Amino acid sequence: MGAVKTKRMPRAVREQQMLDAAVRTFGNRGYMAASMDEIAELAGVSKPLVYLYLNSKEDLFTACIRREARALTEAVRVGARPELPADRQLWSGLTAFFTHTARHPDGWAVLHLQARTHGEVFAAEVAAMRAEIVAFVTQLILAAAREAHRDPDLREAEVSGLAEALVGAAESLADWANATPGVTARQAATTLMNFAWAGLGDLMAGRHWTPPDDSGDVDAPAAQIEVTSPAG
Amino acid sequence: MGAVKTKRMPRAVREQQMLDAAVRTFGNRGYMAASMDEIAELAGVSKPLVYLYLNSKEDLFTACIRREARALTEAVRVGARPELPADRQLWSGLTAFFTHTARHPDGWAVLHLQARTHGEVFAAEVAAMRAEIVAFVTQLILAAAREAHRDPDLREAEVSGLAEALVGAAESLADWANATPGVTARQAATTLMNFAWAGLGDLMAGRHWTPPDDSGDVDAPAAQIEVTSPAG
Amino acid sequence: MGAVKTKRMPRAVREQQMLDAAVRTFGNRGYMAASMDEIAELAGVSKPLVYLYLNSKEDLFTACIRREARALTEAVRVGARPELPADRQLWSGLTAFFTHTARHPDGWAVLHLQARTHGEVFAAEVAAMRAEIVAFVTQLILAAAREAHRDPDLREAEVSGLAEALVGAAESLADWANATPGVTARQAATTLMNFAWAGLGDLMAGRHWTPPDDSGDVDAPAAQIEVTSPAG
Amino acid sequence: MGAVKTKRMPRAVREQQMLDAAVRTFGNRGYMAASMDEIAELAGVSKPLVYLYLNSKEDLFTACIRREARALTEAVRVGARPELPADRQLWSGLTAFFTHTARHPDGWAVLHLQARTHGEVFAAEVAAMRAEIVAFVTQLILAAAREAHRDPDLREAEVSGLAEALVGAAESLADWANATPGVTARQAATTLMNFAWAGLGDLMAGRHWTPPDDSGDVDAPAAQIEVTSPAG
DNA sequence: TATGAATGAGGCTTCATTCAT
DNA sequence: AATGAATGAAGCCTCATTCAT
Repeated sequence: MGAVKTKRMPRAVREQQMLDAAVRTFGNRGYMAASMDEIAELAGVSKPLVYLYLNSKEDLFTACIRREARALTEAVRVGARPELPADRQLWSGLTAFFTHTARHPDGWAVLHLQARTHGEVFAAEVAAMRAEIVAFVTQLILAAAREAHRDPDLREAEVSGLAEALVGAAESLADWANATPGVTARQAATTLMNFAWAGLGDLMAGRHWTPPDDSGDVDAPAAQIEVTSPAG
Repeated sequence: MGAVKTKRMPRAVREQQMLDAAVRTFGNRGYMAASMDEIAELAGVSKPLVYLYLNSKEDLFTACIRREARALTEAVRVGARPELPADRQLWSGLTAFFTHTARHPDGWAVLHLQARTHGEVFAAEVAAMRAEIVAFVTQLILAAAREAHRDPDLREAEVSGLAEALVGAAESLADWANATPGVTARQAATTLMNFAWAGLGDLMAGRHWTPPDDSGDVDAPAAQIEVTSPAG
Repeated sequence: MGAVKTKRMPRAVREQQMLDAAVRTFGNRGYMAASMDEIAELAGVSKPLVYLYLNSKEDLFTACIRREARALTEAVRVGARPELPADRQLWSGLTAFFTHTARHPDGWAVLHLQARTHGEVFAAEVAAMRAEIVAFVTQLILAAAREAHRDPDLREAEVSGLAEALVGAAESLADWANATPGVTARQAATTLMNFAWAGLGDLMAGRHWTPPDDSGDVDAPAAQIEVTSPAG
Repeated sequence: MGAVKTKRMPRAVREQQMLDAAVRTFGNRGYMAASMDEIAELAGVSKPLVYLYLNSKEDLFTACIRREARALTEAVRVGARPELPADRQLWSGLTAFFTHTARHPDGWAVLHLQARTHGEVFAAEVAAMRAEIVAFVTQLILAAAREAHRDPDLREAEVSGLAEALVGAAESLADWANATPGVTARQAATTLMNFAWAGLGDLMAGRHWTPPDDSGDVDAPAAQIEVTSPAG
């Protein structure tokens, strides 16, 4: 059970193995229900070694949060290619986000569920990451407005409220996409872009947002929502 | 500390006291960190009595989830007055939602954080409630479309995707509103309606949604959502 | 092994059983080497009950120290019958002291060895007891001097230095008496009284001993106690 | 922190560094609370090397005890210059004793507190040292008596009882002097010499003290030391 | 209806000690 | 001569749960 027992690894490698095991265990069982015993076994290592390298359950959990938070923000930042127009950046950033959360469900569970549920210290850790993402999204929205030669006076406070809502919706959709078989990251991103860009009001007015076509992209091709042809 | 020690109460009353204590404790400490000892003390009752009435920690937690879920859905359903037009219903339903979550932070923590974080059994319990709400919102959106004489062929699947997003955003905003001092339920509802109805696209087109003034409502006075007619 | 397993005792009784077991275990094994498991078993009780009543190993140890300290001071105070002349009081107090330490070797080990060796907190606890005893002895010495119509100006500071030395010697002799088979409490008390009353000087009739002046010596010069000229 | 990390030292030197670190750690933390990790780090050496040289924690502790015991007895023996008269020898021996314990508080803690508190094996080790010192003091007392042309028949058993008391008092005073700022070794030695030489009896001129006869008393009858008849 | 007394089980953490180089 | 990597064993503590009244 767990990793193959390879002896005498350099510390850095072992630490990553331990974090892997910890993220999986914390993600599945939850922070409190996860036992250090289980984590150590899954890492193919004795418990004292885990303590030697990671100090305590709290520290281990914090290390998990930090690693996963960095991985997620990195994925989003890389996904949002800065050479694209802002709306496309947003869309591809969202796609990267949903792709990452789908590929790392345990990491996502650690960040979105566990870290928020077990104490202010951990919650603060993810709050920092979230703030970073919200700021990033805010910049994208402002850039989009600029590109559209629109509303140069948009107050940042206003926009960051919208960014909050957008990020919040994205988080919820990530859970939903993970829980709903057959929903791809692109579909989730498209749904959210439609929701965010056009709004329900537009939907009823017949205007839709069109996802870009996906040449050479990493994920599945099909868009989720049938997009009617844009109004002329 | 805890409830005043009144002896010999009828069972139904005692049970509610216990559930009150349990919700508070589960909400504050989390499911696992909450101890039956603390709950019993807070309820002003001995531990064996808790077991006599509620059977086990799991059953107690399930009872909490059920009670809080019912209270929340009830609040939303009552808030959304069926005699109003659909968009107004949605707005007032959201307001009721944010009002309830603000007034019952522990109950909301139980439903939104704890129940989703500690095992499939509990998660299923809230999932059922959520599905109910999503269905309700879906109906409201469809009704709104109907009232606007729009898109009679909107497929329910499509709309329920949007409903998902809307509910997801609402959940996130509830946390945000609870954590941000000075944000009222009405403000939260308005923010979300703006986001949902007008979308970011509208924002950049310069169109804004204005909250209606408020005649005879239970909460703050302002009326609901002014939906501007879609631009031709 | 351990106490006979009698079920369902009132708390006060169980607590004493636990303290008995704890004093024995701490006295024999030492504070750190004593395991809560062993104490619980010796008390005929499960470990959680020990924690329920005594809170922690530290608290349990503190409770032991307090109980044994009280018992010892009480024994001494009762032993020194106040109606006797002061020297007799001192002698009978010492006898009571040696009797008690001989009869409660574990309690004595807890006070004299363990409590002083495992942290300031515990040490302070016995220091308080010791101070009380030193004060008591100081009073006895002063009373003896008064009864002998001697040196009414004896400064208390001076005398309490002697009391310190006397108590220190008594403590050491208690260990010695316990370790040397065939030495009774009365013998130990007599030895000490002889030493204290007559001194070695009498033994060799050299009367007062004068410290040499300190030419080229390493330490500070002043002698501490001003030695009064020998009685005529 | 700890010793400067110098590589490749000859074994003898490394061993002393380890013992230095061990004595400090054992003295401060106590035998059980001291960890081999801490000792190794303080010695500026890896743990396996400590085991290579000193074998085990027990052996290491024993080595500490032996080194410190030898150092202490050596200091006393050197301090008591044999060319002086016996009383002077005693005084300077005591001074050397108090000087040494004041300069090596950790070593003294190891000998006086730790070694006596953690098992018969270690206790025996210091008991040997103590016996040696008691014998030495006994000889000094006998010599003093001889020099005073007194009591040539003093039985050694009697005197060694007094030596016991004297040494016990010295041990206690060493702790007291270390704990009381401003008390020098010479002062401590003088206090003890005064106490021993003049006694309390002189203080009140009551000369010899006679134990009461023991009618109906709880303890064993025999007094230990034959008390010579009081001077007229 | 209600509770004081009691425990089996399990989790976090630390330590003395060794292996392989 | 010296060490980075690793672990078996054990200790403190807490908890959900029950018994006997």
